[in-house]
Amino acid sequence: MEHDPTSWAGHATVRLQSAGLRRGGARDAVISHLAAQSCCRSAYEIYEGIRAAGGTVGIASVYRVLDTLAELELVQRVDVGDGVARYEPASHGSDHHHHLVCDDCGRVEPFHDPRLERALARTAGRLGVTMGQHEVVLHGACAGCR
Amino acid sequence: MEHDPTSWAGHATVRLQSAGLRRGGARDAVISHLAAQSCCRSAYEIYEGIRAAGGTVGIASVYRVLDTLAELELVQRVDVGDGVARYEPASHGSDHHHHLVCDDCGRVEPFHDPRLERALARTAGRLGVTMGQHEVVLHGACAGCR
DNA sequence: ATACGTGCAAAGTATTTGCAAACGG
DNA sequence: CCGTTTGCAAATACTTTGCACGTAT
Repeated sequence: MEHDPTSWAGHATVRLQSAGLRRGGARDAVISHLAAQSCCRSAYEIYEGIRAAGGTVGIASVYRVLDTLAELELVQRVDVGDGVARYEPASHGSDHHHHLVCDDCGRVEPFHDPRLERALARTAGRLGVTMGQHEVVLHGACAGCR
Repeated sequence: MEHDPTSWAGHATVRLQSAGLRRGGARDAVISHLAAQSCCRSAYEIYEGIRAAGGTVGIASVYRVLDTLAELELVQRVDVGDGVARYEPASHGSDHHHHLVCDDCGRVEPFHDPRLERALARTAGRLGVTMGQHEVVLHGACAGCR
């Protein structure tokens, strides 16, 4: 999967390489861990996830890798308002989504809405900016808390 | 203006009172400072702004007031991705807006788009949630950096 | 071989909390 | 009066940085 450029992990690996960066254990571990998640994760969750799977990483390296990936727009940083930064693979295919946050329990759920996406693209056009990274966070009560 | 319920500051003051909370110097100062801003401000900016105007507040009180205001949805917390939480009066009238962030210089510019707002409302409807607080952040290069 | 990547520990920021004094209703 | 609010200082949470060593190219 690391060499399949249609997967996000493969795409990211190739992109990093072509940016003149070297590979390393922490980087590979973070990429493959993120690739396996269904939604955004905090640096600490990634760190713990990798350790739980038997890997060895330092939390500092997780932050450094995320920073590098964010600079190349390979990950999207997500802020849901609780002071913890989360990250997820930047859309590379059809799994682009946004977030619904429950104000009671703090649960974060992803949602996908092509119509909203088109509306955002039109908004960017009206503002005269190229549509780049973007983030929509809706707050409300989740199914469990209602 | 504190007693004009059509202004945000007046609305907030009344709302706090009806929630059984008392007034205090820090609270009034934060509210009137926020009411005078055109876009979101960090806790520290609010703290400095009040001090610069001759007021006396502790940064802790600024955080506590913002927390209280956020709980009553009187302010909207804005996260633009730089690790600093910003706050602005929650829409109470037609000044509702979202944010465009320049990835080069970090400048945050507000924008208003009724069509995007309607699209968000329709999205919330499709998801089966009531449209509450929400936030849209678009990243790109601002006029100065392009 | 040589610079980049990594892990650990220490340092930085942003934000929260404990507490005694000031204050509102 | 009594409980809330406040300011200060100390504590915490999250993230970044310094440094010596490992490792990819």
